Amino acid sequence: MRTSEYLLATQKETPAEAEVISHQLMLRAGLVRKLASGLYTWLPSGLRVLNKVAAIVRDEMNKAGAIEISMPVVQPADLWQESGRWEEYGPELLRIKDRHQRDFVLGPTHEEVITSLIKNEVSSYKQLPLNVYQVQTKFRDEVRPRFGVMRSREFIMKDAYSFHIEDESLEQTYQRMHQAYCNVFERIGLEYRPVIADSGSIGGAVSHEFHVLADSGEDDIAFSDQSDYAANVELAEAICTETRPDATQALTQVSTPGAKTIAAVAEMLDLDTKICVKTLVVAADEESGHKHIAIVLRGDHQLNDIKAIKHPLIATPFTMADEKDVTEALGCGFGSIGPVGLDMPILVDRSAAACADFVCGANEDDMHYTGVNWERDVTDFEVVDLRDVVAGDASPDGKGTLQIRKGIEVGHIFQLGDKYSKAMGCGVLTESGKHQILKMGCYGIGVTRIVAAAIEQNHDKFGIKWPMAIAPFEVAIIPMNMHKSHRIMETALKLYADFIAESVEVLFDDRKERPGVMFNDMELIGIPHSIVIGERNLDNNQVEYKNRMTGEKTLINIDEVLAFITNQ
RNA sequence: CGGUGAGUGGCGCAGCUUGGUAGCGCACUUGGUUUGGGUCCAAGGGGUCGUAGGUUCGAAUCCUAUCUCACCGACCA
Repeated sequence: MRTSEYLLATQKETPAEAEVISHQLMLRAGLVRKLASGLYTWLPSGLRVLNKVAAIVRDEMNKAGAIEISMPVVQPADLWQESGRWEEYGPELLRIKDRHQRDFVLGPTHEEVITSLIKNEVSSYKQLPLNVYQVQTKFRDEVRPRFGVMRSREFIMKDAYSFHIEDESLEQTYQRMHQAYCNVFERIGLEYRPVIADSGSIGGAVSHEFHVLADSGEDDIAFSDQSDYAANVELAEAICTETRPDATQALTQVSTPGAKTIAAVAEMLDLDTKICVKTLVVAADEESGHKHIAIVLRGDHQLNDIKAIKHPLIATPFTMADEKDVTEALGCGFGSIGPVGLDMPILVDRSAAACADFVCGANEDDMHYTGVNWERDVTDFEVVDLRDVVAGDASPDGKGTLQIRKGIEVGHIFQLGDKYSKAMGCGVLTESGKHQILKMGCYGIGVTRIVAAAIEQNHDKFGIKWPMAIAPFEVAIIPMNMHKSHRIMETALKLYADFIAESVEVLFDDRKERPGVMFNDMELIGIPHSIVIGERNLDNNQVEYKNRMTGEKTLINIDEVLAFITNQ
């Protein structure tokens, strides 16, 4: 490709709306343009990257035994009513009507369509298991599209669906997909982690998310420094390895005027927040017969409401108690609550339960207790895992300690069970002639999001540094003053022809631009290899090679350039 | 959905308080100059100021409505 015949579309200035680096660079490097909120046009360079990602995904899917199909973006509402998601899904589901006033949706995902298809096409156990996939445009009417294609409304996703009679078969396919996903991210060359994910409302289901590690990620990932353990912080179990020391202090009430936060109490008493304990009051589940439930956490820890909701005493959705109610019931404000003598069920986090001689509110404004001890001063309580893990916690699998990094979710695999097949009556006849509802798995990869994630992980102040596997071009030819020098033009044209002959994807910058402009554009776009042709080096029959990823520069004999690049 | 802010050539912005029918930088066109890191000089083209209505002799500027976009918010004793 010659730049003079190409839509390079690079920009010097960053549009004001771009917040994260990948969004800025995608705009500046001419990869995408915004059409409307959450809707993007893919320009030539961007599309090249996108197609490469998709090609790798397809290849790994095919290798893992999945078969490609393609389903419509527009789907009839009936299917969604059948599965129950017409009501469940909420405003993210874009609903439209056709000219006959029939309801349709723009597919945010394709479980309904595929289940309906398999129901009609597959009738015998002999045809199973089956794993089909597509690379398709999805539409989710996001509340708040942001970060460019990272969270857009229209996006491209690879989604696969598998169908099974036996759980073991589902488990097998699930493992195969897990491996295929690892292969995909390995091949693209991204630092990633498969992460244990929320099984959600569908009970007992197994689920993993695949995260690309990047500081701009929207999720916190906890992972062990010594094992494969990795989990979303929302899910990661907080285990407490400390045992509670014996009580050494007497329960003492102290005055703490105006100290309403743990930080203030700790400072006033000149203590570590670790031995201060905070007590939160939350709404109780209606059937518990209580109004409020107390949750006790160590001062330096944060409540994890996803874990809290799982406790039968706690109301769903999770709600903090109203301060007025609490003040009425306990006679003190939020800042002075403590478990001592508290008349409500008390749930204590494991780490808080390991504290001895600790500080807590005295259930009286401006008063706290010091030297508090479990069993002795508070007898009725339950110990539960209620907090977010923090860096340095012991890994739940017993190996190593946890670290926390930000991650971008780029894949999600799921053992669905029979939620859709049951609702839609998708089953086959078994060997014994009985009709049986199928088990399903579903497996998604955000193809467009991978492009953004790859940039988040690979960039510098000059621009993008594409991993070779998904670079829009492999090599750039940058001739200095070609339009004034015959031998430079000849060399450039010869090299260009050679690369094309060898099927090397080459971008030949034949614009009548100053060298700096060309250098900057090629670096911004992030082409892995550059060949700079200039008079000086040509005198020695050499050109300069530059590696975008490493910054390394070397002189190469012209005759060896082709071999040098193809050997990379 | 709530809060905040913004809509002025393709992009980034100024002008608005103190109404007098638009300006700067980048980009673009032409000529010259320069040529290993976004040259310099000159001459140009392009916007009616998100939209609708109102006030006024006169509105980008004041008022009302509306649309769009961005950022923040679901973090706590």
